[in-house]
Amino acid sequence: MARKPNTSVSIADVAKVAGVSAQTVSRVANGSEAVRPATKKRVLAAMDQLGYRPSFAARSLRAGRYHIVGLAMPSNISSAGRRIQFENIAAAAADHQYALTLVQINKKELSLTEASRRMESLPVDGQILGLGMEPYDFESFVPPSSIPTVLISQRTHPLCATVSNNQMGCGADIVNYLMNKGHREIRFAGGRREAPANIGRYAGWVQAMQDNGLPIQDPLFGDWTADSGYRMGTILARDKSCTAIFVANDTMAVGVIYALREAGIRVPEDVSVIGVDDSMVGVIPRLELSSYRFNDERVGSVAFDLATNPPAEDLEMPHILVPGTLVERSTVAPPR
Amino acid sequence: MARKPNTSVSIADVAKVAGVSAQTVSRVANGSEAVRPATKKRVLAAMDQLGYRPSFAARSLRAGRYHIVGLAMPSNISSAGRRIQFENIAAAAADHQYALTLVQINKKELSLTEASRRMESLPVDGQILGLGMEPYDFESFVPPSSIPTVLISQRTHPLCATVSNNQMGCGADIVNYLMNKGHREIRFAGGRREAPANIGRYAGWVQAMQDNGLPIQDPLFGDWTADSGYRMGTILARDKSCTAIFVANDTMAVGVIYALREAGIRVPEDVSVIGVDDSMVGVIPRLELSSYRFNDERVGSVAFDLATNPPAEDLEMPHILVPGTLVERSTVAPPR
DNA sequence: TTGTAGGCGTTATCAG
DNA sequence: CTGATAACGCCTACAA
Repeated sequence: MARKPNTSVSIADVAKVAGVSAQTVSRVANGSEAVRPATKKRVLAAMDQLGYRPSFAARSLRAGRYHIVGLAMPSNISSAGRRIQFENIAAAAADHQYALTLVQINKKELSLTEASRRMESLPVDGQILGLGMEPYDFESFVPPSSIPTVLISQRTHPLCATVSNNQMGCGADIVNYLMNKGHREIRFAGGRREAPANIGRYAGWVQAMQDNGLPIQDPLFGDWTADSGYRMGTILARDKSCTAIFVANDTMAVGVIYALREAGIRVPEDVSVIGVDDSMVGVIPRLELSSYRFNDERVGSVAFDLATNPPAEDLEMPHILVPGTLVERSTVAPPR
Repeated sequence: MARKPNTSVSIADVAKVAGVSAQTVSRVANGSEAVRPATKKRVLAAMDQLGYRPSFAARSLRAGRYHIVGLAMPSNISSAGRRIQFENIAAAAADHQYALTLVQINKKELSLTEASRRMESLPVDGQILGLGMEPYDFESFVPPSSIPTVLISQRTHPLCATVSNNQMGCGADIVNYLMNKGHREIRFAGGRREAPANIGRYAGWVQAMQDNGLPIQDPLFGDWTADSGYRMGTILARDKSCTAIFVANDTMAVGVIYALREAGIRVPEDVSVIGVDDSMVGVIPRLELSSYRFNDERVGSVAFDLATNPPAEDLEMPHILVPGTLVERSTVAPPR
């Protein structure tokens, strides 16, 4: 029922009613000092009467800026890690009086180029591309010169700033933590093999185990769900030398713990378990799962800053990995 | 480091390089037929060379429309229900080639008026206000005449279209379902007392129990967490006549089940349990929780439609309650 | 097939 | 303190 596009009242309409020039209305609209109180009052009255609202389009046209950042994300925003990141980017934007425009990427074939193209037609001053699974054109992507571009990625990119949680650091931190507790036989129960988050955490585990001269047993991999954790748990339950298990997320960690307990293995008395994401708080009664919490707030604010305040073009592109923190709870203890 | 606002290349720049008029460039940019191939080629080359991107501001200024809808939500977007709704609104927008601009409302005092005011300064053709806890100015809110406004609310509003999941229907559906299984002693274990979702589900329970002449025992209330569910479960475990429990969300339902089982009460053999939200899939190993799933996709698409395609002003404001569906799993069985 | 004029709503600038 | 003018980038309407 196409109603008329914009019956919007312009500054000129207000000016006419108030009996002043358009410029004066503009001054009032922008809170200029240089308007006589009486005039100001008349203008405000006219605005009110007409229901004046400044045109975003006209203002941006003049200003050349929008005060909006764009965010591209895959359609399944609510998946564990991503939704929090999303929320924190939104918060960072709000803190700076920016709005956030979301572009959902539905296609199976995630492409930075395509996401960026969609963004180019929108009113954004900068863009943040957070396309989880590494897009196939990651290497070859050339950001538009007119929009500062930030990628949420663990990998560096020659032409774009990049930010990410430090997944490798997470893996290493967890190993070191368990080692300091006295563990040596630390197993890795991962998520989806090809997921970047999984790859990073796994790499951190391998690295730290090697650095510390600890024995590296074959890792297991699941699909991030509790059931897959349970399956891995039944296997690990038969591993008699294992004293600690590093599970790549909390959901799977719960599954692992169920399986261990069913096999008569106590947690943490017999085997320690630690997860990642700190996502189970309040979800399972009286489960005090040790975990690793990422600093998504920081990732969000860094991404926002880089998108709105890009580094000089000739400099090296920043690559920022944000560390998280270990949350000690009761599923980890020294080995028997 | 305020770089120059917009070093953006305009249609005129392209025109100069291509040796044509601005109008011709415009034609090419909009895929007009009436351009000689050779000319078109030259223009495209010039565009490419200069990195031309059409100005959103200028286009909207002319068109009087933005192809963007605004969404206001409280900052804790990730809370169970809300994030899914958010996701589905975003999806509906994407389906229609609209972008979605998010405005986060941080304040404790949620106000429709304030949310709307922030929206007025943004490039949106319509707005969806989804401020969970009923805002204090719900009754008195007057939407701006220039922006079609949709509220996500179970209540009707005199001046705005409203959409929501049918919480009361949910409550009634669950009672009827359990009753058809043969249950009469159906208890209600709710969430936060004052939460609209809780109030709706509770009201549906009361209504359906009354309509069917079933005995209404005192309801219990928690805070949506598993631990609060557990506490309610310990109380319900002592209720010998109870044969079925309607828990207002899945997280609490898990807590209830834990408590029952610890008290030696089997689920579903002794007592049936059903939750709401269908949010525990894949989270707890081998838990097959019966639940009620809302149709957030529909809520999202209806909200979007109403925001972009508002009803004529003189008509009654639409109030749409979207029903969900029961998901039968293994925590419900006929009573002993 | 291509070009010219005008205006969308705003604000910077300069004149009064 | 207030007003006139011009320009931001684009597109509709009309003219060539």
